[in-house]
Amino acid sequence: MKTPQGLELTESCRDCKLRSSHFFCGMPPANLKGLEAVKYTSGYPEGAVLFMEGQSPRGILILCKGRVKLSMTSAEGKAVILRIVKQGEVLGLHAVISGDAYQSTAETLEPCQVNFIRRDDFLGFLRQNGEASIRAAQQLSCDYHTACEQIRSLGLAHSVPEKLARFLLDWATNGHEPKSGTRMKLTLTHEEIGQMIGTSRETVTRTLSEFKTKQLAALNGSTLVIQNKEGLEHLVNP
Amino acid sequence: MKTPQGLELTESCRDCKLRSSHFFCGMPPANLKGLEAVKYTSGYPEGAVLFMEGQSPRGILILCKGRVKLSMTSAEGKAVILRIVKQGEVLGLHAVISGDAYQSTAETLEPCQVNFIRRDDFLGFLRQNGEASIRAAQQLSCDYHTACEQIRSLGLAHSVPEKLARFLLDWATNGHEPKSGTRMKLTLTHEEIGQMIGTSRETVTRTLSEFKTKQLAALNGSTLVIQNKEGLEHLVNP
DNA sequence: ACGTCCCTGTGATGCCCGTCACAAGTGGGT
DNA sequence: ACCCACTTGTGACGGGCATCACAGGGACGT
Repeated sequence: MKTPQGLELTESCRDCKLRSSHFFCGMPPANLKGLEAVKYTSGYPEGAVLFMEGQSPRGILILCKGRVKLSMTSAEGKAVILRIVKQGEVLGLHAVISGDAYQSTAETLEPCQVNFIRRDDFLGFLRQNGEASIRAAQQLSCDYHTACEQIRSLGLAHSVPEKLARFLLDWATNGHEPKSGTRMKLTLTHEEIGQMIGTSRETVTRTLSEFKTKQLAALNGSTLVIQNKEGLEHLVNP
Repeated sequence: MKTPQGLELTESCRDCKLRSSHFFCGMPPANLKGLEAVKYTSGYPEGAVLFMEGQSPRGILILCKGRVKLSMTSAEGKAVILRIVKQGEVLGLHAVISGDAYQSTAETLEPCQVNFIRRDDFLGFLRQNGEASIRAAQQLSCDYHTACEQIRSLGLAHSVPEKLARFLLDWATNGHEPKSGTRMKLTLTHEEIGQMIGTSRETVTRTLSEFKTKQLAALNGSTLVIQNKEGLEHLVNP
C-alpha cells in the first residue's frame, strides 16, 4: 500500500503491527505533503553502510525495500547485532530525536531502497503534527521493547542452547518472510547469529548441529525448519 | 524547582539533561493545568513494588523522591536490572505509550514519593500537546540509549573485570549523588551489581577485591572511590 | 575447470566464572 | 546486649564455551 502522497512503504498496512511501523500510514494526506517535498530516495547495493556509530545524525531513513543490519562494534572489532531492520521500518529515529550521535552502524544485507528525510525537516514535521510525534514515540517504545528482550536473552540465559532456542522461536513468531509457519528463511551466517545472541561462530555451528540431531530444528542453507517447537520452548523455560 | 502548578519534581531544572527528564519543565503553565488536576501523589516504603512485569499499564509514574530499581526476572528467579531510576524521572512510559504490558518490575530501593497519572489522562494530554509528545519521545530515546549501552556491556565484553570497570566508570560519570568526582555513593549490594552486569554475586565480590588490591577502585560499604581511572579505562579498552 | 573467497564443520585445549558450601562481618530491632 | 536476617568474603570444583587451527564445501568470476 502506498500512502496517499506516494511515500512508497511497500506491502500492505493491514499487518501494521508495532514493529513494522509503517510510520506514515493513516496520516492525513495534507500532513504528508510537506514531507513528500523534502524526501530523497536512493538505492544501495548489498553491504553498503547507511550510517556509522558515532556519526552525528543527518536525518531519518525509511527502509522501502531490503533488510538492514543494525550493529555495535567494540574497539577490538567484536560486534553485537541489535536487530535486523525490515522493509517499512524507520532507521535513525533515536539519534534524530535525541540529537546524539548514532550509537549503531546500519549496513545493508541486500540491495535496498531508502527514503531519506533531513533532520530539520523531520523535526519541523513532528512539531507541527502531534499525531506523528505520538507515532514516533510508539516506534521508539517498540525499539526499546526489542532491546529489552535482547537484554533478557543476554543477561538471563545461562547457556547457548537456551539463547539460540529463544532466537529461533523469536524469529519464527516475528514472521520473517514466509508467514510464520514451521519453515522459513533465515538468511544470516552463523557468525551473524552469534553476534545476535552473544556467542562465537563455532558454538553456533555446534549448537545448530546438536539441534539437528535432536530433531529440534534444522538450518539448511538459509532455510530454517522448526521441527519440535515444544522442545525448543522447553530449553527456554526449563 | 517546582513547575508552575506545583507538580513537585524536586531539585533544580538547570541540569535538565536528557536522563533526568524533568518531564514537564519548561512546559507552558496552561498546559500543565489539566495534568495537575488528574495526578495522584503517594508515598511508598523501601522495597515496595510499583508495578510488575506482565501487568497491563495503568498509567505513568513520576518519581519525585527516592530511587527505583527496574528489573526483569526469568522463570527460575534470576534477575537482570535494567537501570536505577532516580528522582525526576518518569516510569512506565513505554508501556503506556505502546499499550503493551510492563516488561519490567519497578521496586523502590528507598522510601519514595511518586506522582501517578492515569493512562487515558496522560494520552489525552499528549494528544493535545505536541511539545509534550516530543518530550516523551526524547525520554524514550534516552531509555533506548541506556538499554543499548547495557547490550554493549553484556554482549561485547569478554570478562567480568571489563564489565565491572565499565559499570563503575559509568556510575562515576552519570553522576549519582556527590557530583561525579573520585568519591561517590554506590548504594547497591554486590548481588544487585551482579544483576546489572550479568554475573554472579561471588564474582562481583572477588573482582571488587581484585580491584582494591590493584589500587584501581575501592568499595567500602556504600562509598566508592575511583583510585585509578585510567587503569579502569584500560580494562574497558585493552 | 580452476582458483579465490567466504562460509561451515570439527577436534583439541585451557580457563574463566557459575555454583555449592560455609564462615565472618554488619546492622537494626526489641 | 542479644539475636536474626542479610550481606560480604573465600575456598574448591567442574563444566561450558572461547579460542586456535585446519579441513572441507559452495558460490562466483575468469
